Amino acid sequence: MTKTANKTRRAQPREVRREQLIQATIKCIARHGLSGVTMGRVTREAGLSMGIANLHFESKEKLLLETLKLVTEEYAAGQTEILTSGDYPSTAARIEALLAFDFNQNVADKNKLAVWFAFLGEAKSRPTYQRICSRQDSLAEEKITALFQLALDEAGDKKADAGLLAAGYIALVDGLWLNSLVDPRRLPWKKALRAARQFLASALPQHISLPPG
Amino acid sequence: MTKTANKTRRAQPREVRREQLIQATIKCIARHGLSGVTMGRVTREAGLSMGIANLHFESKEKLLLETLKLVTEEYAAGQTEILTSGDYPSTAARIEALLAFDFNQNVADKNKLAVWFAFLGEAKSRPTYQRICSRQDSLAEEKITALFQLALDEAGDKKADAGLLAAGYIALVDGLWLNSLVDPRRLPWKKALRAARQFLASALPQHISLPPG
DNA sequence: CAGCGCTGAATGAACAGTCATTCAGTGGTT
DNA sequence: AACCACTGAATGACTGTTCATTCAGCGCTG
Repeated sequence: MTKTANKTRRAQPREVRREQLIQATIKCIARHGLSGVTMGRVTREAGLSMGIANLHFESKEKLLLETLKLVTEEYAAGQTEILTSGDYPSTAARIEALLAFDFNQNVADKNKLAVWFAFLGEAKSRPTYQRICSRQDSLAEEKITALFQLALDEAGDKKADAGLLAAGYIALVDGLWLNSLVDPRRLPWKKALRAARQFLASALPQHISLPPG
Repeated sequence: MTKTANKTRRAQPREVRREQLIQATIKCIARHGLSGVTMGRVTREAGLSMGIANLHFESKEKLLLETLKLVTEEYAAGQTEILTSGDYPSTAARIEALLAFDFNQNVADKNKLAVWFAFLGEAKSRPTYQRICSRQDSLAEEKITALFQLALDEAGDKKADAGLLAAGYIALVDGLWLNSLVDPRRLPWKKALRAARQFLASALPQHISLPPG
């Protein structure tokens, strides 16, 4: 009969709780680093009790894996959309869309990038992380290679190698994200985008031009 | 074999022990990830007793910081040598040297890269790591910008921006290292080098040519 | 044999995971 | 509509474990 008023405890469907906990995990990783994530911090961030994370995910490890998976798949889905959609009028437009996507603040959200790089830092020694990170990357690389090959063909460029260009673009985006994340003052977001654009402009001058727009 | 085996434990000067422990730490980070590093593992790897790491470094945190510092400074020293030495006959030769340096297996040793990225993954939430990683990077970026500016001037290129080119090159190298480390099968070392060369060849065609050599 | 570099068992703090208990919500009964 | 019985989601004190750090003593070495 006592009023437990201020904290109404309400049952929620499994999926709602899981989502809540994953979002809290993303914030915790961004704020404290992967090694600073504890079950206590995650559940406090979510405004729930200690035990609940183990109720909905079996263990801390599984919660972390689900978090990585969510971030990875979200990115891959958006990228695949651009690379396979039939809606682009030209190769140039598709490449522009890819660039805009990679430097869209909603996609490349600071917290999610922090999650991504936190896991990559540990990936070398954790095959499970490695697998999740690599899985869709291979597929993406193939598609980007095909896209750049098309552009090179259209331009009549017989010297440049599309595979190297794709590997370079992917690595460049990773590197720009990373540098921008670690020290945003040295590499502001806008400068990162312009650096990527200049890369594409010098490799594919007939498709991408220097001044944005 | 004596009682404590053929590895006779002998008193060593402070610097020798510190170096030994840092090398062991590098191996442990590469093998187990930053979160998998324990004092027990480090000292076992070094063939010494548990307490010794706290004797020569005050704490685990300080041992890790010294390790990061060593790796960072080693790289910065080599790079600075190339960027400031008077020994290069041409701008092109200096750029070639920079490229060769960045993809020299001894410099970009797998274990040291693993250390570098392990710390970067945590850097966003640890100002101390961030400072160490960024410190010399700013200086390097300035020097690389100057080098590329010189090359652009020599080529009469008035469109490309040397600052963006430098930021791009630095990010590209980071990204290629990272991708190659996480999944060497998808991005073998040689392919990474060729991707970097193609980047420079397309931005500075008069200085760097496509076929290696 | 004195002093110093080193050892490793001991200590306590932090943490993941468990589980007995609580209670909001639901459906059945009158 | 009011009451009650029941369910299982949610809680948080508790447990066992892992790990950094300490320190009393050991054995080289000069």
